[in-house]
Amino acid sequence: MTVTLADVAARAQVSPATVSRVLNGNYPVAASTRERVLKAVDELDYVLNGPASALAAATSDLVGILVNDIADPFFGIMAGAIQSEIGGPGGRAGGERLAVVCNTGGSPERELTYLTLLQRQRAAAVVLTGGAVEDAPHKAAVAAKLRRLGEAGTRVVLCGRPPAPDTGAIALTFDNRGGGRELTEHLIGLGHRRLGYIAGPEERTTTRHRLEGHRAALAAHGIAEDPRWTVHGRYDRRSGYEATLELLRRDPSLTAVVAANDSVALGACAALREAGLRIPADVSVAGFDDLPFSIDAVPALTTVRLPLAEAGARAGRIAMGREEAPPGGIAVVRGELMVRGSCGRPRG
Amino acid sequence: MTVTLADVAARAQVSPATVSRVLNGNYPVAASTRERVLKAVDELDYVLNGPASALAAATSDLVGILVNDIADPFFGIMAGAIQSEIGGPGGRAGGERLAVVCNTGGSPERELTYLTLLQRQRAAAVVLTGGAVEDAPHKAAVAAKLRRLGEAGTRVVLCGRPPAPDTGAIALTFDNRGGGRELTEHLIGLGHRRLGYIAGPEERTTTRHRLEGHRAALAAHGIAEDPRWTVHGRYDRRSGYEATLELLRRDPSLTAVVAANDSVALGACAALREAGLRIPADVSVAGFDDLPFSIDAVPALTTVRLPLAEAGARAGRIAMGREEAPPGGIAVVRGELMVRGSCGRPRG
DNA sequence: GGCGTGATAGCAAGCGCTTTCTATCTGATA
DNA sequence: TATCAGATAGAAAGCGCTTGCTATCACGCC
Repeated sequence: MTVTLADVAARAQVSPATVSRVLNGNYPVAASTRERVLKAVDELDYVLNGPASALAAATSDLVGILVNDIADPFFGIMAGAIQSEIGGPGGRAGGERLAVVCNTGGSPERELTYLTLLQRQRAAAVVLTGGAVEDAPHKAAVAAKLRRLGEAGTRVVLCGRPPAPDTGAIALTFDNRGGGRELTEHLIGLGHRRLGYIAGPEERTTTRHRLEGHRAALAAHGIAEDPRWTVHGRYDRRSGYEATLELLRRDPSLTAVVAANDSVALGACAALREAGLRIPADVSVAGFDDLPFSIDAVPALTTVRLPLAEAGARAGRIAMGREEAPPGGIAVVRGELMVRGSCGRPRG
Repeated sequence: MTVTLADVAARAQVSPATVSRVLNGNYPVAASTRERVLKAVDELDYVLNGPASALAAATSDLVGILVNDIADPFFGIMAGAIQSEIGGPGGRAGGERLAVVCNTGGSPERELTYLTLLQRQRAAAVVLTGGAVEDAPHKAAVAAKLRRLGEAGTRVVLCGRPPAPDTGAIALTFDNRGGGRELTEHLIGLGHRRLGYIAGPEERTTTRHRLEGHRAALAAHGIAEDPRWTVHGRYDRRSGYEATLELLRRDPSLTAVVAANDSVALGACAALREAGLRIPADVSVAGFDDLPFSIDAVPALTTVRLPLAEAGARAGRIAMGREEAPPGGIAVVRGELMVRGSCGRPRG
């Protein structure tokens, strides 16, 4: 069968305890002994039994990263940054940790199940990324779960998600509201007064905050809102395409379209182009996030850059206890308006 | 402390064995007893101890997915598809499994370390995605690892990676060579004779195969190759941008640029545009993969579509033992040429 | 010269669960 | 009514590792 600690011990002529100590390096072992053990490990090609080790030591080297959509670079970039700081193999962290990313697909149930699974594995830390679902019961369930995880010694960090009060979780929150406001103010500054808005899925914090920012900007400039100007959709290109068609149908006189994120904005561009409208001469388009491809749109997308990699890295360090938590356990990460070619003065 | 099986047993007035059986559902338990147990579980908010369970049962519900770059949608899409089939929470699979994706960053050492970590966790299955590094010692080391994993009962599936002979691993390989050839033949068919090629990193199977396909097409049409026409880079946009500048410097008379993938192609478009060249009037550009954003490039990218989601889903099912392995343990997944606006007849 | 001391190594008791084997009980059969 | 099969439940032996405590040994000191 598989090689066990005892086999190694026998081969090295020491006790299992000694082998364990050599492997963990947390107890003095004579150099000569250590060498003998290491040699035996090597010869037998021994690999520690993770579950057994975790059981005995009551700790695990698993770190979970929850994302809404792993195929979306928004999450991929954050997850990559988090993982690189978690150490994982090759990271600068001493203890090797298995950083694993779990794809919830945006489903509350999956999120909860993954949390349970991670709790079951006695994960060392958990990082939840991206917006949360706002359904009250679900919110409460997640909060309860996070609290339990924290109590069990799992470090919980939220990255790009609003704080979860009374759970002990550290939060690095994106200023979606501020970013949304700044973006729309930019458009208003250019002279736009009839702005369509393609929002993300309802009942999501990110969706709501960006939309609130947009509306705050409108209100601040005395622009009355027309309910026809807002359409909800998913966070993908296709949704942007369809929503734009819908907006155009509802009010062909719109001079700008603000999208929930860059992918949606790309879809919007495609729809506008097909409708024979020029960007930005006829209609301006704005995105959000500044994902890598946004600069390659033609014209390049005006958007709000979110420092995804930086925030992820920081979240990773906090999860590893290598960086202090922000005061109050909450930090707001601001976006930066990237003015590019897709927005211009309105026609006429 | 934390609630254990024994606590639940005490509360439900049954033996620990019975609780275990209720939880695993693999042994008859009277309905009334089961209910009592479930009630106790609920009341105590009990969560199984994963490591202990894995140790005792000598199995784990962990499935590892290795990717080269989690921030790249190429991998994100595959990983998402794999994960959705693995079941994870909400999947159609019965037993809940924790599908975890591990980001190797393309580093051979990390790949190896992650494999060891997964071996340590006694993973139920491992899926390796994307191209492999061709360095001989590393290749051998990975092969040895895969063999051991297989011997230990871990199912090993390669998705979008060449077969690993004598390891027992199932391989779903992308026909990068064929795709590369088809793409270049399309360009040749349009009349191009001076084609620049932006290859991926050296020593990678994907890079080599795509390049080989390209060269095969040239050779088949009697086009002599100029070494100046090939530049190596990374698989990202920036690399495409820089490589294109380099190509232009080396030979301004090129009429087409074939890129290692879509991101690189986007970078190439940006560089060409900045150089005042029109696409495709002055220079045609082709990508590879057909990632979602490719259709939004202007003009839309001519590229080779790889069925990433389908392949990933299949790999996931095979890893779960829910689909039979292809005959011989190897299946070739073909790409499909997507002809769009970025390629046209050469000028003049 | 007996002994405190520091440095190593081993013993053995779990960690919390699974599972084999055995015990018990019920109802049906002869 | 004695017996037996079938259905449940429990006892207990690990799974492979970690770690508190004890044992040993070599010195050097009073």
